[in-house]
Amino acid sequence: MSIIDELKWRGAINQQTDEAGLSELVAQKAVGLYAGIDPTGDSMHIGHLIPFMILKRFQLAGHRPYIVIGGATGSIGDPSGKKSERKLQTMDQVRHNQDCLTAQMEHLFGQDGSFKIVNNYDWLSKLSLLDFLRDYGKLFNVNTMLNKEIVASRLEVGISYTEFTYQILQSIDFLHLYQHEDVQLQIGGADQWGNITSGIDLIHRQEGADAKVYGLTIPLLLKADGTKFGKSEGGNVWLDPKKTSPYEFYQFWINTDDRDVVKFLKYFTFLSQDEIQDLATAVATHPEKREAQTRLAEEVTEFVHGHQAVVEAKHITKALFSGDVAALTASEIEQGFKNMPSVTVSSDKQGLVEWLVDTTQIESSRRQAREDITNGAIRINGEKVTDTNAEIDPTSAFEGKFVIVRRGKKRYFLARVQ
RNA sequence: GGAGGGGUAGCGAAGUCUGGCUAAACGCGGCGGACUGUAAAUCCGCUCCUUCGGGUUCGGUGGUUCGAAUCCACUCCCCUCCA
Repeated sequence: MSIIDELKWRGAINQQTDEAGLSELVAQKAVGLYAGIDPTGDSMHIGHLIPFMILKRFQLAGHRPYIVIGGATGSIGDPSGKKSERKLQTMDQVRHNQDCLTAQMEHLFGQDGSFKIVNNYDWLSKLSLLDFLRDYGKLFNVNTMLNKEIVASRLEVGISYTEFTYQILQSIDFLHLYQHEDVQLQIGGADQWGNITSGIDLIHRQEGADAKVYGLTIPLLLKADGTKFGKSEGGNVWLDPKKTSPYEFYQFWINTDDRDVVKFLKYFTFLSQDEIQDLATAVATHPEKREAQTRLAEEVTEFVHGHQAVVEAKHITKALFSGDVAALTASEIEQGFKNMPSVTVSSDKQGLVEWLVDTTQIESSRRQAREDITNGAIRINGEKVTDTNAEIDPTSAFEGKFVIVRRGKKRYFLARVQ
């Protein structure tokens, strides 16, 4: 089965510039291919991961993937997918972000050296304005540029010359990689189609119409409920463990809707067709076991954060959802509660109601606190407390360092004892 | 400047004519609980504060009254129409 057929099976192909030509090419040689990312932030989130997972699949099939960090393009701003003009980032921000992204890419893909990570600042920054206009500008027809969907959709609200030029810069990337690295395929999200075809046109003008270059886009990933993929309650799901802890990351995948889980397995894991088929059957026959979600969470968390992170995430999950938090270690508490509300408290004993309202502000009023306690909604360090006159001793567990408060079924708070 | 309409709890919206039975209907949202698969749907409870005696609320201020979201005066803000 060819890599293209595999991508089709995974539902990962939206458009291709020349399906037959590309299929033939990948059958013949180790093809150079790339996908880019602009340093608009200091970490990727899981949405960014999609094209790079596909590069990885090409790599596993024996091809030669390149990742382009857009140190230059990121300083200009890609109008794709944007309804209005964006503020320019400072160059300091761009540099900081590109360094962070490069490190993250190396961590994820760079270990075996078969992935090349390059930065378009290295070649685009050397272009003078006159060279740019004479060597490249002449090859772009403004009418064609205006007809690109991204630009056309912006004509009403307006688009700056800077953002308008973006497609030229990205085209130069493709040309550069074609000339210097024998890269013949660019991959991107569905919104990159215009930029990709723009690059192909440039190569054809510069190198001749018989230059074998191709483009492939990935469908916009939507969840079954119609909402955008990749958001959790806390916002984006980041790959940076400082922004989204491995536990939270694991939880994101565990909570995948039944209707989405097979699709996500195809997109985000390297499991075989047979394995995914078995998991699909499992979802259909006994969905309550959530075998597919568990496997998905394990696979993706392991890929991004490593095996030890999976072990810890599962341990934290078990403790938090069984309510048996007493078994957690200090570092697991730090991780599991990273994005949960936390407060610092003194070690003084206090009436529970006052502690919940005044000291920790977990409850908004005494009335509410009493109601929750009476309803059995409050657990301190895993122990249900139903007596509104109870006292709390913050030093009674976890070596006197933490108090774990749970309100309701799954809302946790962490109090750090000073 | 003239003529109307409106400002009620997190939001929406009743209540105002016919003052007390109104801490204020109802819906949404939020929070608990049951059920469950850490799902969806559904059902139940709570949703101003409280030392549980009560206290403070209906744009603001003042007044009438035993009693005002409701009546009166002044005032601030918003919307529509006419200049």
